[in-house]
Amino acid sequence: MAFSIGELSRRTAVKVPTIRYYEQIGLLPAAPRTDSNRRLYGQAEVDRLNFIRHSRELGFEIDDIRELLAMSEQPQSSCHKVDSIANSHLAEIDRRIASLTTLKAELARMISECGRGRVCDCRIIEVLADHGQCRTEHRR
Amino acid sequence: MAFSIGELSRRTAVKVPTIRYYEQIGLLPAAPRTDSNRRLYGQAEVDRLNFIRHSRELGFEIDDIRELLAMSEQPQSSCHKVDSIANSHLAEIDRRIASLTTLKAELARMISECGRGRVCDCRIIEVLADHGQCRTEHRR
DNA sequence: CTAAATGCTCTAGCGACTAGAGGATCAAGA
DNA sequence: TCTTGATCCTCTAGTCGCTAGAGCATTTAG
Repeated sequence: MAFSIGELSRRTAVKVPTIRYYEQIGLLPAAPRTDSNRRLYGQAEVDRLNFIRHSRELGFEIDDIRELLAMSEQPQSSCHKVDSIANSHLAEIDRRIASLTTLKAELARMISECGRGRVCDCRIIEVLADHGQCRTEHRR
Repeated sequence: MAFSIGELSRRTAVKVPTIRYYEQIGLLPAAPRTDSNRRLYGQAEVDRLNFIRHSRELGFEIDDIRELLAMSEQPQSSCHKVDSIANSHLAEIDRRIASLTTLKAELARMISECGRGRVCDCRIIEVLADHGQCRTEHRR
């Protein structure tokens, strides 16, 4: 029935030190212990930890997860807050994708212009150096 | 000619503590000081710091920037390494965009399925909980 | 002359872990 | 029974790239 932290780790694919860390920050309740002070877990912890793991994989922050867990323990309450947490997270991801996409374009352009010659002719170095002071002439 | 750390900060849009931090980790050389121990900078530091700032904006890590800076100081050498740093960074950004895009799709689907009712019927909570153990039935 | 701004050093904090030391305990094979 | 290796425990410190704050000295503007 009850099993060790190593077994919990195997069942959830969450590393042992991470489980202990989650306990320390109160994301998991303090586990009961054996006589020799080892933590004991059951199915409830497997479920909770899977929930946490999947939320982390989706990029939710620990504090969001705290709220999501609290919500999931109040099944009769409105899921408005859940929806709102998920939506702001989605918006944040959109922002990140947009910013990475801009960045990628600039990088790609930079790289495509690199003549693979000497550093003094390299557009990559030049772009990095020049940005924001484009009054100076390029290439001598 | 020579100016203060505050002025350097204004000219590069890099915050004062960040400049001191860059000096501490050796990304900027230790600045000469006035009699009263204040740091003094010139145009060379403006250039170097702008290079650093722009590289950071493009998401390069500090260690990459160290190499890029070292390269830019060897203008006669081949820019092969520069190209290779930039390319692996581009690949990394591609990976991040791909992963965020997958994640966004999953989140969006989850949210669209949320009935805005009670938590016990909420697909968001359900998906977070169920992932990886889909043998269990959905919704009772 | 004074008050605000700027500078200095040093330490500690952020988020979400990860690594390592140093020691206890457990399970399995000889 | 002994031993070996795996697992467990706690504690501290490190990662990255800053950021914040304490407590003090100096500069600058009015």
